[in-house]
Amino acid sequence: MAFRAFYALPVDNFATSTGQHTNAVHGFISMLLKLIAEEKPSHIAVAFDVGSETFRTREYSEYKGTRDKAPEEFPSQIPLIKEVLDALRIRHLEVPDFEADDIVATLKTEAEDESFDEVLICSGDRDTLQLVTETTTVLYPTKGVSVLTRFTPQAVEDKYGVPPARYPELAALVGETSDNLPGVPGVGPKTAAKWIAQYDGLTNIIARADEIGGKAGQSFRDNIDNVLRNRKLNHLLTDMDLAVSLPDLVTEPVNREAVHGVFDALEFTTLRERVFAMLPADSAAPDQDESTELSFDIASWADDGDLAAFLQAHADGEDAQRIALVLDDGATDVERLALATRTHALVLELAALPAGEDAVLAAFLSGPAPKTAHDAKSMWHRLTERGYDLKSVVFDTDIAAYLIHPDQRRHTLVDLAQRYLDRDVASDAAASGQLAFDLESDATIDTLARQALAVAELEVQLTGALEDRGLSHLMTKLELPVQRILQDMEATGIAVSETVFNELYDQLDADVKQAADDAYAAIGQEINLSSPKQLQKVLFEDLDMPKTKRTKTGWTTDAEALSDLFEKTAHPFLAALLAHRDRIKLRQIVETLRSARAADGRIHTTFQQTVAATGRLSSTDPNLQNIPARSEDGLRIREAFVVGEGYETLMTVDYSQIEMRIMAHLSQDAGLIEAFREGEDLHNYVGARVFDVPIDEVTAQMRSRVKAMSYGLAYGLSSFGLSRQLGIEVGEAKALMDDYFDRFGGVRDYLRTVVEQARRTGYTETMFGRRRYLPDLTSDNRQRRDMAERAALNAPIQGSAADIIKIAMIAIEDALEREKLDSRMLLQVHDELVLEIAPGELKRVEALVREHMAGAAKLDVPLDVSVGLGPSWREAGH
DNA sequence: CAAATCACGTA
DNA sequence: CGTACGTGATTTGC
Repeated sequence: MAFRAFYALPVDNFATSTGQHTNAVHGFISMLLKLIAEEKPSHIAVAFDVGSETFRTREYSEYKGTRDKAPEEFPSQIPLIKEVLDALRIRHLEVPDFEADDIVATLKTEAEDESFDEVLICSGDRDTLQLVTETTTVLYPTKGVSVLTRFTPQAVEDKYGVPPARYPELAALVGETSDNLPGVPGVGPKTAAKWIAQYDGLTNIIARADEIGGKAGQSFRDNIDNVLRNRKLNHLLTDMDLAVSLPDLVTEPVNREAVHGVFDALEFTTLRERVFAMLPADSAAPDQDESTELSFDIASWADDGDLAAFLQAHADGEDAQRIALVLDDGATDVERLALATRTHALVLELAALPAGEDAVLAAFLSGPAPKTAHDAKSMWHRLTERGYDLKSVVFDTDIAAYLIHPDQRRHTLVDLAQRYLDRDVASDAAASGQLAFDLESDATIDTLARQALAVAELEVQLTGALEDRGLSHLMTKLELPVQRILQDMEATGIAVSETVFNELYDQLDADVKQAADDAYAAIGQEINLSSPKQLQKVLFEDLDMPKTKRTKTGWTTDAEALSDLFEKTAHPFLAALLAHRDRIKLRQIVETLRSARAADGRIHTTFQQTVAATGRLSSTDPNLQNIPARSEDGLRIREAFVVGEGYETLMTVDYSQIEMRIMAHLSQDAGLIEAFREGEDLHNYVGARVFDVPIDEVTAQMRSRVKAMSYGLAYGLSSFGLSRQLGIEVGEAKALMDDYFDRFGGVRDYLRTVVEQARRTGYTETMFGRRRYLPDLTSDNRQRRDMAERAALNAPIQGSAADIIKIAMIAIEDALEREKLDSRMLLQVHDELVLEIAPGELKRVEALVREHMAGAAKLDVPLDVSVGLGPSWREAGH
């Protein structure tokens, strides 16, 4: 049926944005849903073939031998169909060495033995017609997969002239070209049916073969072997030993979350709607009608005592519940806070809160009562502005959704409510009349209440989803504690020197103008040097320079290509352009940072905790994780980040080569582990092994080559990429890789295993169980697949490093608190922390930071930590 | 006016 | 034809 669906729908019209073809999936599932809607089965199963070898091919090696290989767009769709079936909670069966038809025949037989009223078989294989009885009907696709013909005993007889049980005899005589089973030449369905009727079956036909006259009779006698073989092969097994029995096949509610997941990946929208329209789902959210029955208390915020009463009813005593919190979007100047359990909501207008209520609220927010929020870090910041402190957040729906689907960069509350609760809590839902009831009060209040109710309910759903994936620990022990730390880091910020920024800016600004003038002079015209389009015209049309690497819209003008062109042409425009690029970039960075300086003289970045697919943090507004660190001028920018007033010094502490150490640990490669244990310079050590020379004879070139190699490995570098990076021939790069893997075979084996396992399970895992799903690993688009493979190589390594530094941050924060130190963390830059050290605390902080960084994870190699000190980030850096 | 493209900074 | 990010200027497309 899947194959039929493949040919019924145009393959080019069904593909995801990543290039995965989905026409067979769509056609198959569409057909299946229609079937379920019309037939309403009590039990259901789908059977698949496994591979091409079965007991039949061993019996007769040419069986199905003339079949063309399936088109390349087809095979990758089969696992996708199975994923959808899993989400729909429909069992699918496959047994090595047997065909799907045998499974179908066995189940049908069991069902009839159990006196089921009716059995329906949907199959595109005519061999199943032998299974038709008074209770069993075959639905055979006639036009694509949209029209199914019902083969009852009468219908079989009408069409083929034999009763269903005799159909295989007819097929044996006629043969089946698609299975490469020749029958009797000259005998078609009409003759075969006539003989079967006349002699009462194949056995008798064979016994009385001599009596059959004419050409056809002779042909039959010459081909009896074919017929016997055909009959043997087209007999379906009805007594297979299946792992499941009929009670396992009872129809079940669909797994709502899984359906969303798989249909998101497949980019199916109409089918998703059809599924939810027709099938019951497990986590059925109260629908709109039921919502009206919720005890939906919306307090009049002017009344004193409502909050206290609400908290007493829901947050106190033995059956205290989690309180979900939602703050309005801040678009207007009113700030409203909604509190909710799964059934009760209360909305407060903060500015209008009576003093008594305000005190109750403040005590509740900062008190021990457990709370749930969506993006609690933002909420904390906003509540802090209003003078409240938010504590005891024990669940965050944003973080939970991120742990479950780290690749989805967006998981807003509205998205989550739609996906997990099938509920629209968008702020315009009320206005657009989608809500079932309309309170007299403001629609915003209604929306906030609904959102808070949704958060409360999402916690239950997401807690289950986290548990299913073994992610609960990461939530409670890692991400939530890290969230609180980031909150403080963001609030603290890092001090910057306005003077340094101003001086830098003026210098760079002059440089920019000079470089621009030089560039204009070199080409005799003024163009926009920041416009790749205009640059292309000048370089490749006016100056007719050799073409560089292609981009989507033309030829690249990136720094590497421009340097290349400069070597070839020595044109002064290129030098001026490169200088201009460099200066303008730095000037822009300085300007961004200068304007990000807050009234307290510090820059307060925002750390994104739910964005990077590997588990890393990212930094925005401004990004303090990409401050220049290499060039001299870049480093001057770091001079502007300084120790704040009242503090003694900045401290940076970083892990050296943490990703390579994780690679050593995960791969268990003996050579690599030894390299780190020896404490030798890693790249010299590896170079000595790869080039087979004593360690003190490793040249600078050897060292830089193995260094590029080592790092490239963790990212899935190809020999092509390596050759380009090192400026050597592909063959030489290939040889280098081979030598490397000869010496460090454990690394090669590990990398292979990682990809293989990810392809099997659908996800990679860090040392601490953080997952990343990579559905593209089975894509039939090579570019997509290769990209997913490289991501699979990198994710466990980059992700484990991210986990480790998060663990270290928690331990450091704990220690600072425990020892009542005033020193504090300011920034995290993936493998580095920046701290501000309070007077007199240097020694103790350095000791505890070293201890907790190095001790964050127990690897089979040491975690090396280095510490730097200084009045600015530049001097504290390494 | 928003999205896409290009370029480039970090680990 | 290594991974993971964020920002800004220009261009494209509606």
